[in-house]
Amino acid sequence: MSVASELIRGNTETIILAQLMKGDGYGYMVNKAIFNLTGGKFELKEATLYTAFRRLEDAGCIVSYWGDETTGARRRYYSITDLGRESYRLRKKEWETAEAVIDKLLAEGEKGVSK
Amino acid sequence: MSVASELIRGNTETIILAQLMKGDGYGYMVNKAIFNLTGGKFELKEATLYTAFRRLEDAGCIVSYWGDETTGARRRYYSITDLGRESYRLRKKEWETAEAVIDKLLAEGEKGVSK
DNA sequence: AAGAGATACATTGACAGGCGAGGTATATAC
DNA sequence: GTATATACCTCGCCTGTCAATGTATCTCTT
Repeated sequence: MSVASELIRGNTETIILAQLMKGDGYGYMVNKAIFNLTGGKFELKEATLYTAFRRLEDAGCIVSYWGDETTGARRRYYSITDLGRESYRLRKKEWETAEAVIDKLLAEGEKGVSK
Repeated sequence: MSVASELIRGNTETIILAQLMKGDGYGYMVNKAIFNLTGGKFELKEATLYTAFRRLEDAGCIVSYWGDETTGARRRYYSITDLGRESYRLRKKEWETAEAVIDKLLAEGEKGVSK
């Protein structure tokens, strides 16, 4: 089953930060990594990807620099900042809280009606 | 920690359906049930609640009828349909898929950089 | 009797994130 | 030469959320 992007909403920035926690990367690469990690079940749309990078940079969570490619298309690399690392930790905790709450609420439907 | 409603987005209808799986209910009551179940960590805003009921009814997932209260404010009761039950099952599965994917992607950030 | 607070429903307009569609440019393979 | 992959970017629409506002009823306190 592929992933409903409705349900990913609000997590895209955290997902990107998680990738950058492992080291610098550029947009296209980050998205391919996500695609591969999920076995093709999910990938960010380009418009979503690049606007998320913009927001993260505006917020000071990441900084960017152009790669020195002598061949092929230019690449804009991103590096996570201390603020970004802190933000990643916080967002991950928030996700875990939300996850537990949703799990609990959706499980209510399994109780059925006793009559 | 309270729940970031950003992260609930896309699950409100499923949460409502889960409540109605247990039996008919009206808006205000459903929301109070959610509030109590989560220990006050989460409740739907009224505008969100009622627009979600509208969407569910338009989609044929629920049907509504006015209660016969002889006292107090009028209540609009909702009843889940077969389509609604089917929809609940599907949405729950979609949630579980999304949950696993997000868990995996966010865990990536724990790998750190090896240098 | 007046006022506050809880119950209960509903609508409007604004906002934010996601995304389809379109664009630019380089390199490789056939 | 043209198709495919890489790599970036922006505009405008869509959808779900929500603050604000409105209606009406009941109960409790003063």
